[in-house]
Amino acid sequence: MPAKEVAPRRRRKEARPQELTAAALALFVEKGFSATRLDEIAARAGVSKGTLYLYFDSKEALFKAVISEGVVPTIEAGEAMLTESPDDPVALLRTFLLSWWELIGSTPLGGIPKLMMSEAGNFPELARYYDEVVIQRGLALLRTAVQRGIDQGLFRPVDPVLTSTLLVAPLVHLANWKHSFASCCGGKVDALAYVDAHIDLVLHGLTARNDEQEEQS
Amino acid sequence: MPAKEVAPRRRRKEARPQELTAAALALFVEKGFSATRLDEIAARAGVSKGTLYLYFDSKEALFKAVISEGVVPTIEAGEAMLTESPDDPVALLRTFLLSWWELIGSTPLGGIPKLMMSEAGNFPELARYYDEVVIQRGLALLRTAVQRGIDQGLFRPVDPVLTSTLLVAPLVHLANWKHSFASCCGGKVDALAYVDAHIDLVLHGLTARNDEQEEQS
DNA sequence: GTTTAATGACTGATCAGTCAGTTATTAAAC
DNA sequence: GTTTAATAACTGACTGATCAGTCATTAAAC
Repeated sequence: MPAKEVAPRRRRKEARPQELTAAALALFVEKGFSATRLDEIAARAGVSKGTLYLYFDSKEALFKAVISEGVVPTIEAGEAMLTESPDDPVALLRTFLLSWWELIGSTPLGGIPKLMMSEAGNFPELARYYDEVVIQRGLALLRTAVQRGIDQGLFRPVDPVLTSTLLVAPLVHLANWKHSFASCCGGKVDALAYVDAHIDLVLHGLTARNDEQEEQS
Repeated sequence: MPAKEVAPRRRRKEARPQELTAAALALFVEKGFSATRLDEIAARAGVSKGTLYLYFDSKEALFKAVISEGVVPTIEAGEAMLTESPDDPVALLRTFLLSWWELIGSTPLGGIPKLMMSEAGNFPELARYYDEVVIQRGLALLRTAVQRGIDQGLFRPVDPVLTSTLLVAPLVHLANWKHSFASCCGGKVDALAYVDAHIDLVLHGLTARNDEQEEQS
């Protein structure tokens, strides 16, 4: 037997939690919470299962850490977008949707919607937290942009609440696809072309036209 | 102890499989495949676990039956829509989207997209089948409607492939929501208002306007 | 030499899958 | 119409495998 390559034990207290949650996120998204083995997560993070328990009390605690850790960057990204964004509602919507894809959808974070949706029934408390902190907050951003467009007479008087959901739905759908059917089915989807087509379609759908009757103004 | 209500054993060979798959669908959607216990499925169908094994070889076989059984009505509904549908692309799109929600989204079948998406990674072969038989076929229907609208000059020259996905995405998103966050979060969503708002938005987004430049024609 | 991060063999609980036995149902016998 | 026999749908206690969680031991770091 040639040189037994025994992985040298390394002590890296600081880096472990992040590496473990990253490994857990990938596997939870791919296989689901229940079907993912802790040994597998540990192996992917390059440690043993015992080490995992130095940093997380239980499988469920690890899951919660995966979500809450993944969620903080999401919020911060959203806030950043809002403050430094243009007044023009059209440009604002464009920015929101494109940034969402760039910062979330196309990164490992893009698996969180699928994961959270799959497990909402098993972790209702966590789902409520996620809804409040991520979903409702994100929808509020979009609602603001839509409302602004309506107020300025640029957009038709649509329902901003329903519309904000309609605006994210295709992006979430694409992220979900990427983490489910994409690995086994059909031809490749050009994500950017898809996002562009979506933006194009909804902006045309929202924009008020002069050849249509207006309400009061 | 008052009258011990012992459920009387009944022999109903014909009805069992359907009852078992219905119970399994509900539980798989709610809790996921892996987290659902066979005892639980059997109990919900009013039989014992042993009976389940009279009709299905394994948990996985039951899962496959749930999907393929749920998928056949879907196809048939889609075919029915196509044959008896109007030529007018606008009405055709309306019909497709509304019928999808009515016949699938708002019924127990509406849980299948969530389930299939969650488990695609664990059952790639089944996912491929589902993709071919349901997804691609459904998208083809929508693509036809969009293409027809473009050919007639009613719709802008959008990409029919990308657009067909954009048209279902919000409906699937709503069905997913209904089977995940809806049970624990936020206010009620008026599904019909949402579907109407979607149809309104995309039809405005698709419709060619005279105040826009046209390409060749 | 001391501290503590890291290990992996172990254990107790859970659960898919089995099977010997039970009972509803139908049919034949009288 | 009642008893008996034959059939097969149904049951639930059992088992073997799996896996979350533990802990006595090892070795990296200083």
